[in-house]
Amino acid sequence: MQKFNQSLQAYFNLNENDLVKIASYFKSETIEKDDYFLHAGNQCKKLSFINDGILRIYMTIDRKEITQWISTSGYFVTEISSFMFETPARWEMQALSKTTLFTISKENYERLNQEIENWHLIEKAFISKCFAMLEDRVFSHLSMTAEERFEFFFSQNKALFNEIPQQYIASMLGMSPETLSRIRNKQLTK
Amino acid sequence: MQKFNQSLQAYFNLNENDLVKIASYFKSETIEKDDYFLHAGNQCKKLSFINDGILRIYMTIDRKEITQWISTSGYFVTEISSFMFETPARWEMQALSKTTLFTISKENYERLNQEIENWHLIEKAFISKCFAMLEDRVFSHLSMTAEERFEFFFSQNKALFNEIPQQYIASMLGMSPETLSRIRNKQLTK
DNA sequence: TCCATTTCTTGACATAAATCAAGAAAACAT
DNA sequence: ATGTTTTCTTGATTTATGTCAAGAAATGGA
Repeated sequence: MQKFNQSLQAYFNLNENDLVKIASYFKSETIEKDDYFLHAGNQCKKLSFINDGILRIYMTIDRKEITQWISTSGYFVTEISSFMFETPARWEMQALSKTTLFTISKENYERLNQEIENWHLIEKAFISKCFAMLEDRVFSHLSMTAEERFEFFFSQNKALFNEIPQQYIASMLGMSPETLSRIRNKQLTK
Repeated sequence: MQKFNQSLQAYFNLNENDLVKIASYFKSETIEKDDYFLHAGNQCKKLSFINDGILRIYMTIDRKEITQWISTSGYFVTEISSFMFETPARWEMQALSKTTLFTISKENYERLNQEIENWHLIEKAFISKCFAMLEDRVFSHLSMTAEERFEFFFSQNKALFNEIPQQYIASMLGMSPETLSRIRNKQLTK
């Protein structure tokens, strides 16, 4: 819970009162390895902070799984569209390891708007940050080679490479597992 | 202004009162061909609806211009991060043709929050839609070939191909102008 | 600990797409 | 209209990356 509070604070720059109130709505929850946080088609009714563990967000298309994102400890996870508009989720979200979360239900989330002054600002900041992150990702595909995308991601997420199958990282970066393997090998011998 | 009102309505599902109030804050504005809506480094202080014309959003990196997006009549344009958080803009936004806009200043935009009930919901919907659009774009780079990205974009934006240099579309889709030219040629003879 | 399963690596080869260059076509300015 | 500039097309070639396949390594379960 310590880590969660600190992250809430760091993300949203809250005062003590608000921090406590917000945190009180988040309930601890565990997902076993290979179990699902969310299935495509269902409505995403929760927003969670990953306390420990790893979730993979993916979609299956033509029998191929496309990994859209891998979310790790210290980050929030939800499917924004589904959570905000109560539409069916488009992504599968599966735990790659036993994962502990702090989760707020959609119901309680709605209450924050009444209870926290300027909650809408916090909410806006959250979504906008997610937007900016995706903007960078699009840009990386327009302006970088597979190798450059690898380098950048690796520099920011070294630990991840020992924790999950590399094929998922490859997919997320838009390259085949073989290409990632070769690039990685090349980097090591540099 | 007709088109603008209809689009506002369609985007945000407003009642007559709110619609009129919101629309009243948007002022007509014109940008000549090749002039800039926004320069990187400056703060983006406006949110605009494109009534007519075309804007190109791009960044120059290693002497190469990467076109991130091309925004056309009927859509809104701003740099979300810069507009929301008053940070320096990262993108250049230039008119590819004489462009007429309806623009709301950041200042007036802030007023909407007091004046329109549930404005925060409208705002959230707006940003979330932008987010979902980018999510699709990332996905297109993970799961589609250049040819498939072309086909999809072309099917949705046929007119654009006669209105602006194709090199910009190519960049936006993450391919060289030559590749786009070849794909296009191939499609025509199919 | 051992076996089964999954994942990773590597080589050979195929393919998509980039680059370079030159001429054609189109757009623009005078 | 004419010349100038920009953009587009096309061919030749190179490069990056994908695919397939097989063995090696790692992982996970009994």
